[in-house]
Amino acid sequence: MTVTNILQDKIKKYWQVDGFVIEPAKMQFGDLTVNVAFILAKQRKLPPLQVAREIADKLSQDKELADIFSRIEAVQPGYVNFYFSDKYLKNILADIISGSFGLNMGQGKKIVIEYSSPNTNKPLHLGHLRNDALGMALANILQSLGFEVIKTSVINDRGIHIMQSLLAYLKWGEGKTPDQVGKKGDQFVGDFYVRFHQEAEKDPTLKEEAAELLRRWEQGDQEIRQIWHQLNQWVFQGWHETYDLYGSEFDKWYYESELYDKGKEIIKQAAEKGIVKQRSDGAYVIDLSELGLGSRESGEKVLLRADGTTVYITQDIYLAIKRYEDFNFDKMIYVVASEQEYHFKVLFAILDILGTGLSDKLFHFSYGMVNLPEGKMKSRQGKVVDADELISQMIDLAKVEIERRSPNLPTIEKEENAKAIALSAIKYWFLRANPRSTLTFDPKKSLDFEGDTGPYLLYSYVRLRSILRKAGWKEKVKIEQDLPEAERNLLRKMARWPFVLQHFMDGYNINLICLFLNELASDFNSYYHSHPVLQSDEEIKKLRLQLIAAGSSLLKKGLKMLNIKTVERM
RNA sequence: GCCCCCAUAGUUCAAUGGAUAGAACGCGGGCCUCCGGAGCCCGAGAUGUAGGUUCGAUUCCUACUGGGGGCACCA
Repeated sequence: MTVTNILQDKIKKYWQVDGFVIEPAKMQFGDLTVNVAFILAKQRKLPPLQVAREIADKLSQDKELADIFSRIEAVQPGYVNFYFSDKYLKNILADIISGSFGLNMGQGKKIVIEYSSPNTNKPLHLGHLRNDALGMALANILQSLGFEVIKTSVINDRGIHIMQSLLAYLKWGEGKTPDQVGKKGDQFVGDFYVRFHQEAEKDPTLKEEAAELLRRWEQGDQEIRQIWHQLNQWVFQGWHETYDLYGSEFDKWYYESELYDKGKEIIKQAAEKGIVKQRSDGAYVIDLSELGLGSRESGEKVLLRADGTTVYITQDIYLAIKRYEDFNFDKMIYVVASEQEYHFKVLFAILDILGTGLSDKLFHFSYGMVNLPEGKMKSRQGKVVDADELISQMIDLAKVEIERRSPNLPTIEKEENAKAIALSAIKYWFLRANPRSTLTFDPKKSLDFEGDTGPYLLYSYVRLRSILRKAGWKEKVKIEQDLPEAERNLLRKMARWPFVLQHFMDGYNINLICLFLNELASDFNSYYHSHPVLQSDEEIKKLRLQLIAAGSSLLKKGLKMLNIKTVERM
């Protein structure tokens, strides 16, 4: 039973009211605040402040609440504010240190996430880094809330663009392998994709040749399938290196080459029920005109072409149903860029009309594009920020800083730290932003090691750990003494953690977790700047060390949720 | 033409219909005989425009302006 639940029940019981919100207050107004007086005031036609006073008085007399709150007061214009008691704060201190302080709301519930979902004709780019940062953070956060999380990815390994890189390899690859030319497999294949488009500008017949290859691939032509398979293996290998470095993990891969033909039965069965109709030319279509989602002319969406082949959405309909059979999930989150919002609207609507009952369980986690200062990325022209290149540039930058700031670290630790610092910068930069907004990525300016950044959080953690190390701190002890103001305020801040997680769940607001962690780090940085720990008297030192331990524990836990690795020294 | 998203300091980003709109970078000024200066402290600086709903609007609604995305028998 969380504090919110207890409070909610009391208020509902005493005043038979609903629709009020309990939320963290600004620090100067207490720890929690409730707006119930505004609601009751309207019903009773009384001034809100008068009602708030009545509520505060009544709740102040409640014995159970007296343990949790030291003060409950009504203030203008009609809020009821709650201040946590020292007893409550000291209680949660032990939980924070042991890592058990948080929110457990997902038990017995299963969430499937789809993210990353790359194309096998090219390496991962900047967009994937945003996608993967969001996908992995969602997965880790939900997992820590008690959900069972399954991470999936759908690999786009077929289609005309795949055949284009394959054709370029046949023509100009000279039968070489990535190892022979010393390239990562995905980079190797990606270069042929760029080459195809360069050559196709000069020679338009290449497009027809690629189309012919696709026909042969679909007919199961052995030779083509074999080369295609080889190219895919190289690409997968390259990706895995990047994924390992970036920290992306997957439980299950789906391959479009195994799915693209599926879903025909579903459509035909729907046609028998009259939900889908067959046009005079033989194509199967669904009428979406009432929802305004169909094509511009007919208001219909094609699900099977006249020749009986499937379209992209047919595969997605099939996959949604298949994945539900595979996992029986409570929720399925698609982490896919905002350019596909329309697609998912249509997909969910169709699943609804088909009567699958799935649409309520499906959620499109949409995020904005990542642009360059000079405009949009264009992979055909090779005008992308390559993920590998960006990561390695960031690691080099981090190395320079490490050499400058801490030249005496062992070499191995320098290497590891450079990785951790660089990756924290990239991930945090994506995660702290509103996912919906388009980000402009300026390689020179956007990623910084100072201020509200990943490295700042790592640094803050390192300093907390350093104090504990020097103090020889080992374990949590019970705090008997009263809390001085500065210490109480730190605990009050940490006490907000479950509400941050609660608020995260409102709309998977990852950036709120970033915001909280930054505030937490910042609070600690100012705190020990003015409150020496190691030099203080035994009693107060004991308390301060407990707080430092709690802060480092919470910071580490939060960073882990964001899929950001901490280091012990830097 | 139609639909969706975004618009907050010079810049990159916060803010749950409420209380004094928060940070960071940059700018100006301080702080290393004191647990780590990737830090701390102080200062200047913002809700695109016009209406509406509300006791109260950055937040909701309408129009406009500017930016992004989409409207395939492509994926």
